[in-house]
Amino acid sequence: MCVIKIEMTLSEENYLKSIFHLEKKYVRGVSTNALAEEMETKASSVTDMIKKLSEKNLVNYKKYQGVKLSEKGNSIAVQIIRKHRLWEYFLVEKLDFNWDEVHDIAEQLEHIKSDELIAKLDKFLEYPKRDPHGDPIPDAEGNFANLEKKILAEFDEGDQGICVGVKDSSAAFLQYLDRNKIKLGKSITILEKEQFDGSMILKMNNKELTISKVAANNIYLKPVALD
Amino acid sequence: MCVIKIEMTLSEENYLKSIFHLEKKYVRGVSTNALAEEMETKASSVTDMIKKLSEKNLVNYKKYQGVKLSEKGNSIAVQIIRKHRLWEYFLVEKLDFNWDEVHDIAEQLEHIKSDELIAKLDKFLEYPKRDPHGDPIPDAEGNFANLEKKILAEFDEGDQGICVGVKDSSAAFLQYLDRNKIKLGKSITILEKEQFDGSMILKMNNKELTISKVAANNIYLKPVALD
DNA sequence: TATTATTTTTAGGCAAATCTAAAAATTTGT
DNA sequence: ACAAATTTTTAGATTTGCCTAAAAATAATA
Repeated sequence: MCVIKIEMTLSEENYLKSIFHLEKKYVRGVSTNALAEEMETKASSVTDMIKKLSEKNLVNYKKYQGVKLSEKGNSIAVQIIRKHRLWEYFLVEKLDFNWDEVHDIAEQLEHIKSDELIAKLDKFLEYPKRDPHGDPIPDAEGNFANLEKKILAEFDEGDQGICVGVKDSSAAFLQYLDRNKIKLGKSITILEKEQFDGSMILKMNNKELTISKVAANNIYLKPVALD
Repeated sequence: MCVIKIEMTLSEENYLKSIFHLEKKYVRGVSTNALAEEMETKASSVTDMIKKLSEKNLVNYKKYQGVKLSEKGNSIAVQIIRKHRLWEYFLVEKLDFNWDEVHDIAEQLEHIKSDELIAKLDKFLEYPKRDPHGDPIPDAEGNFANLEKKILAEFDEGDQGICVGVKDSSAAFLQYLDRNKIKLGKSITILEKEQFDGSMILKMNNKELTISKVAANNIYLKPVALD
């Protein structure tokens, strides 16, 4: 357990975070262009930063081969994500923000430097396991709780589940969910699946609701075993 | 009421805040050197920054004459101080920090950009009027509550007051106060004032306590009218 | 008041993070 | 496989905030 603190600039932290997220999609290495798009900057700037992160041993990099996070880089990225999600939870649960309003503010708060602060915030919030969008909040050691969840579109007629998260966190989608009263924790039963366009008729709050395949592809349910 | 938002860098915000505080002491204009010392930087750097702030009309500046905040600069500085003190209150009251531990973290949090965040934080904290050190928290319009307070050393024998603040917020002094159980809100009666060295014997919590003149010069009491 | 001493400003540079333009490496298509 | 297209890197500038060293202005003092 080395607890060597590394001086990180805001920009370096944001790069690590972006690489972390892109690694899910680009398992064999994140390309310069993909990272440039994510960071809304130019490929040449990315190359510069990657070299810097590589010198600090936070990423593994070989020219023209893309980047991967090193173990150290990964654990820093996870801590930033932990901070981001804890702050999101705080903003929604304590300050009464809507779930579509918190991202930009959490984006700033995640860079506040104080381990003590995060430990105390976590305690104050009573160690939440998921952020307001249902994404898991890693613990202080960087472990993500393994939260069972499946995309709503993959459920079959008659299945039942609890809404535990969303895949798309855009304000537009979150507001669509609000209008249809779809919230985390809600129990949902699949009544019908339309072959033609993949839309689904659900039962929720004892009412019927039809949603498109696009929407169903962006909602996570935890399956409920029906015996 | 113009609500023109000005892009401010972290450094610019810190300069405005420092000028605000130094203006209390240097009423006829804050000198370059005084500001350099406060900002822990060099006079030449201060000159550079002052020129920049002056171009933005946030300070009034004439070469070799020191700076004063403009109206706009003042109101920005006050908003930063509002944020700083609200966050300090949050850290102590909600996250259970000690009052000597919060300054550095609040120093970071005060730069988070979101009016909505501060409005909601203020509400969540139930509109506190003072920070943990007894300093007034300006409201959203920038008005400081006029809190009556006098330096403990200026009280006379027989006087009584409520501890409402400290002048020195250093960790060393705050920890000294903790050791002697002196907290905001405590009722204090002056039993004796020693002519020789200015030390005072106080009654607090129904116990007697002797403090030095140095300490008494850094504690604020709100006088209690004794009829 | 003339001469020091101090303060403040200017001039020129540096590091971080970005950019544009051009060169080099890799990938694709026929 | 080899030319064309794409991706990635290099080279050279720019901006922000800071620095040192030296010059200019102001203040202090004999």
